[in-house]
Amino acid sequence: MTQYGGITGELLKQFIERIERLEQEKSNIASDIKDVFNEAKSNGFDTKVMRQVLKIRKMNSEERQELESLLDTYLHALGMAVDGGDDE
Amino acid sequence: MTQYGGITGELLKQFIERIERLEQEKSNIASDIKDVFNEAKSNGFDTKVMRQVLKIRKMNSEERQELESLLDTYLHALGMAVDGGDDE
Amino acid sequence: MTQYGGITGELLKQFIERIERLEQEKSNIASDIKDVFNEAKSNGFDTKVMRQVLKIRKMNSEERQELESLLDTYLHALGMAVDGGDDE
Amino acid sequence: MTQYGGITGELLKQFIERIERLEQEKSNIASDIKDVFNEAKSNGFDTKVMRQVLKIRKMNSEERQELESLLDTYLHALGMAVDGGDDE
DNA sequence: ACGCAACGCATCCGCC
DNA sequence: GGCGGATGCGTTGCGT
Repeated sequence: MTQYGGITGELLKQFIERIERLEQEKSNIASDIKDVFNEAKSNGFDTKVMRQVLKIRKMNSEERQELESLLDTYLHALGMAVDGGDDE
Repeated sequence: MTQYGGITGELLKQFIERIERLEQEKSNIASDIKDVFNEAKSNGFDTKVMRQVLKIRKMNSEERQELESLLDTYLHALGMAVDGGDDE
Repeated sequence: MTQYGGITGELLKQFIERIERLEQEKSNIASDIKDVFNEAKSNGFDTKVMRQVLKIRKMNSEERQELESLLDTYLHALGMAVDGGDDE
Repeated sequence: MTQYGGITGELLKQFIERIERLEQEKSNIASDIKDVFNEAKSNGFDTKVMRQVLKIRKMNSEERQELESLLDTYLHALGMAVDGGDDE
């Protein structure tokens, strides 16, 4: 008889807690970002403009990622795929 | 007058890059969370249930926070009325 | 091909106007809520406390909903899984 | 000693419940709006475009309202305020 | 003027 | 693979 509330429950609990831990970290970082914006504001910068700048830079980087992704597709198609392509 | 393109520009650049770094970290964590869900799914767990469980647990903790905050508000209100307490 | 400016345009117009009407009603109600807060304030109540109370009450009811939903999910899952072993 | 939990508590309760009732209505209307959008979508309309249309119409109406508001200010300043100024 | 909360928008995930 | 629903983000308006 498989014991629900036993190993299975324990495993589920571990998954739940891992996720909660990660979400906590994510939340902390979001808070850090907010702090940086406030610090920038204290230095006279307009956060709205900053967000625009970030958005533009991100779009550029996304375009680059599209290219990289396309390249990746080609490499796969050619049987030349590299693993560990996620550098940094 | 602050020189645009000088110290100010340098400072802005630093803020922008700090934020981008943090956003990258946040994104990585989001990815980790996704991985854990997939891992759980591989172990036969229903992600829908997991999400609901997480939501409920989160709501519980948020409610505690909110209750503490309410208590705090009460205390402040009473603090004003009691004596010449340390209002800010 | 449907004629723009004909029936289609008429239909669209009706949808738009229905939505505008509803948004107007929504706006009116928001205004009513504001009035009630002001009335309460006139009677010496602290709106901040009131907002917190409302929030907590809302969270309670949402949590009930969420728990019911979770139970529902469980029942579905069990309905699918119930063969011989109702251990647990 | 003023009786907390007496008339005051009763009054507060009434305010809270009135607000909750209104918020419920507001929520219902929001739901209705959603329904209309879905209905429009079923008829082949693009909801995103519809939102644009609504925004533009709203902006126009807001400009008109600015004028009306300004007029209202003038009338008040002149001691000529009219009630029921919401025509159309 | 500032922070906070509601709104609308975009993205993503699960379902069909 | 499209669609509807849910979550997170950014913006705006409100209250303080």
